[in-house]
Amino acid sequence: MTIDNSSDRSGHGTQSTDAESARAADRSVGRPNPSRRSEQSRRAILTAARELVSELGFAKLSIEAIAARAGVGKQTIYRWWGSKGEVVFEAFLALSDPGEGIVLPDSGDLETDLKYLMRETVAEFADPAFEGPVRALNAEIINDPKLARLYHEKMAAPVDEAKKERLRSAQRAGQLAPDLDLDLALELLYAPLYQRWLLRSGPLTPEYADSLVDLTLRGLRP
Amino acid sequence: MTIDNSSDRSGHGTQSTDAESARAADRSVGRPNPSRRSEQSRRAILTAARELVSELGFAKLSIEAIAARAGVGKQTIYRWWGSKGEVVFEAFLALSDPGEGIVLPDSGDLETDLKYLMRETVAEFADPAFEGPVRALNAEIINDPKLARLYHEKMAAPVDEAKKERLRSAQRAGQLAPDLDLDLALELLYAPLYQRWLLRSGPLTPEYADSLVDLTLRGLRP
Amino acid sequence: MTIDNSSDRSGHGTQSTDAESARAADRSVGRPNPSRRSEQSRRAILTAARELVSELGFAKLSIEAIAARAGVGKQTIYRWWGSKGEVVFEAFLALSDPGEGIVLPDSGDLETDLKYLMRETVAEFADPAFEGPVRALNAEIINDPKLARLYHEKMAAPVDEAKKERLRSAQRAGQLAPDLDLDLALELLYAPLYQRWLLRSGPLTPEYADSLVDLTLRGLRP
Amino acid sequence: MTIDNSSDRSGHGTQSTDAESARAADRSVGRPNPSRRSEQSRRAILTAARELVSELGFAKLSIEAIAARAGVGKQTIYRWWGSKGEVVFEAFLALSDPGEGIVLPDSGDLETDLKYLMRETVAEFADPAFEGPVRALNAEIINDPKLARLYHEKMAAPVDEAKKERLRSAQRAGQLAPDLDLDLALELLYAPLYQRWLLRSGPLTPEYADSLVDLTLRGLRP
DNA sequence: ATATAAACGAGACGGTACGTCTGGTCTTTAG
DNA sequence: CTAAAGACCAGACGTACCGTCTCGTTTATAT
Repeated sequence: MTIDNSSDRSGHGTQSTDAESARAADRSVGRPNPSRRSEQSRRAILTAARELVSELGFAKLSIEAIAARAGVGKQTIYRWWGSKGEVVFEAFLALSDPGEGIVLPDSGDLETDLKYLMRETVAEFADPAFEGPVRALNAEIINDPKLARLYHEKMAAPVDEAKKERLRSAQRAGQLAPDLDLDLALELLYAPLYQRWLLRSGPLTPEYADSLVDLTLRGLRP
Repeated sequence: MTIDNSSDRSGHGTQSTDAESARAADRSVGRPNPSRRSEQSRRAILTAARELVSELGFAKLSIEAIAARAGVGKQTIYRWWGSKGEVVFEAFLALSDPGEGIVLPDSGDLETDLKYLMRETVAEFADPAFEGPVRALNAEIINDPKLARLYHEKMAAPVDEAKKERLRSAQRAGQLAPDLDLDLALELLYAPLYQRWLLRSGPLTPEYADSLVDLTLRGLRP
Repeated sequence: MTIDNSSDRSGHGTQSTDAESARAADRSVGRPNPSRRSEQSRRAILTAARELVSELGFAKLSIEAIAARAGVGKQTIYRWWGSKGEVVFEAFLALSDPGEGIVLPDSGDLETDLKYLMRETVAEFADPAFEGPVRALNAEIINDPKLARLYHEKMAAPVDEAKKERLRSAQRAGQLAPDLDLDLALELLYAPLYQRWLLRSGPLTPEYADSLVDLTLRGLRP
Repeated sequence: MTIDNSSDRSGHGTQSTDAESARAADRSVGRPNPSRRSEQSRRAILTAARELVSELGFAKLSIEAIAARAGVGKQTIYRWWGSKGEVVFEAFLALSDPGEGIVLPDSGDLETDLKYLMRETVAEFADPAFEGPVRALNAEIINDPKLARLYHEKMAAPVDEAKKERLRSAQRAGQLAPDLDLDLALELLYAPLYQRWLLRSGPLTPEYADSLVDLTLRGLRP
């Protein structure tokens, strides 16, 4: 429910204003009235959540600690969010909000661009500031289908769409089979990389990224 | 430490007998003497752990519940295992112990065999009895490098080796490039499948398995 | 601290109001705020303690059992009391609260009245319902100076004062030496009796009580 | 039972030899054979018990700690003693064993001698090395009639007998009533003192001891 | 001298309770 | 009527000991 509120806030998939949806929620009994919600507390909670998940990791993070750091009563968190996961997710979401559209480099040569992208991803995975929160989020996703859906809709989808746009451009340039399933193609490229990092199933080097692109493109070309 | 004991039990990497290693451990101070360990309690604990992780999930599983279900004092768990994770991991390990070698079907046609294997994997992922524990284990692996290493060594390695053996056979039959990196090939085949299941990033159907094999093999052939 | 609260409640030795002292305690850090205390829980705990100490005896009584019987979290006990002894003591205190003043019989003849009182005490000591808790309390007092002080202040003092009042009356009637140390006189009379019972150093009969009074009064008369 | 063994050892109240009683015990099934008992272990246990009760107090003393300190298996303690209390009591007993008879000073003047004795007792009570163990023992006696009996028989009786002997001497000298109940007289003298110390019911000074003697003797003289 | 049976040290076992900690709910007070 | 503060019920945590029960290993008769 809370996360629905947050989605209203970002305005995806609905034309209703904040004020309207607040009034709508008001009609359903037993729920707090969002129009009365303290924006200051909300921001303090999300900031505290972000900081703490970096300092302690997701597992050792407690609602109690978030409330204390944010200078907020525990009930204020429980009132608006359903779980630790939801709070942290919304905190990440606010942080990673890309503003508007993502555009990937397009040099005209797909192989060059992909190798660049994949090497960049490898570098990103090696960043310790990225490591903790993203691992935490993924661990939660594994056990929480609701969170998984949210993640794919709000965080993964925009990035994936940008990547697919680049692939479509390659299709138009005759560098990819015209009937290629782009979702599948993306998975072929990224899943091995992601899995190596997430499950630590092997070393993650720029050379590995290159091999992956080479081998995959052999299957994807017309 | 306990898990090392269990590896002694399965005889990996050492020629020493149980009796010998028991006496050796005896010399190191402050550690319980494995030779006195109750095999009955050990089994009851692992069974209880396996059952409970299925019923409750890893997060809601408590040492206290394992002890109660196993009819065992809590101290008996703390004596031999260092954490909830270790107990559950060993429980899985005992469960999935393949006895001896794993041999995969070899019809002579790689594509046929791979599609069969991948469809079987898809079916396995749909089994609710498999779902809970494996998700739990993977969630732990994400945040625990030690556990990740153990998982790859004890559980994944034997299976992967069997799969690579099948790929080697295909190489000999001229169905795969002779200089192919088999680890990479395995990742190309399995990572997309595994990721769809683990992170719920898309539907998992037999047809999907087929497409995956088709597309991948295009890149792997000589 | 709790027991200090209870003293506030009974109004001994302080003119400050409950509200005042609550606010004062509020200022000292790390301590629970007594004004928020649940009176219902407090009563349930004391009742459970009283029942259980009768059923099991003090030694076999556990905080855990009190909490369970009272339908209360263990922390609620640890928050307000420092030990099993304090809880049980306050339970006794609430029970034995004499409301107002104690008045002892005054027939005009000290010897008669004392023999009556001492025989009554002997009878009380023989009551099994009295035995258990009072032995438990005394055993604790032996090892806990704080509890000893509390006992003398809250439980013994009022009774002793009533007894001394009777002795003063006898002094006025010329039946006791006018310069007699009344505390000492009380000890002479009661300590032998109490010791026989508490340490089981001899049989406790009405005749013994009489002899005690006879012999003691020989020393106390003018 | 164990304590009976120890009484056999000291030869109180029985004519049977050690060898005889050993053989007698042998006949009864399920009991350990005292003739095989390790004197070295027994001594180590009693010494450890004595040390630990001083260091930790009786309440915090554990059988496990005694066994560890004595370098002895726990079962060896449980084999020969029935409870922590019995072990500690026997440890005290061995310590306080007066060898043979106790003789108190006899100057010819009872008042002088009593005041000296009582002042000495007051001083003894103030000794911290005496305090801990004796409080512990008394606390146990309160709740354990068997231990109480043992205490009076083995530890208190010899001392009391010596005191009564001094009182008899005073009777012969015409300083006490000839028909005086000596047990009662002792209680009159000592119970108030003991109670002040044990239950901390008042300050314990040499002057208090004097007043006690003065007042009591007024009642005991012919 | 040797067998044999008991006591021994060691310590694992099923348990109970400890005192602490956190989670999510309920209550009180202030604004 | 929201929000902060925090007490509340609940129950898991990891530890300490309980008293019982094997294990091998002395040790001390009783052959």
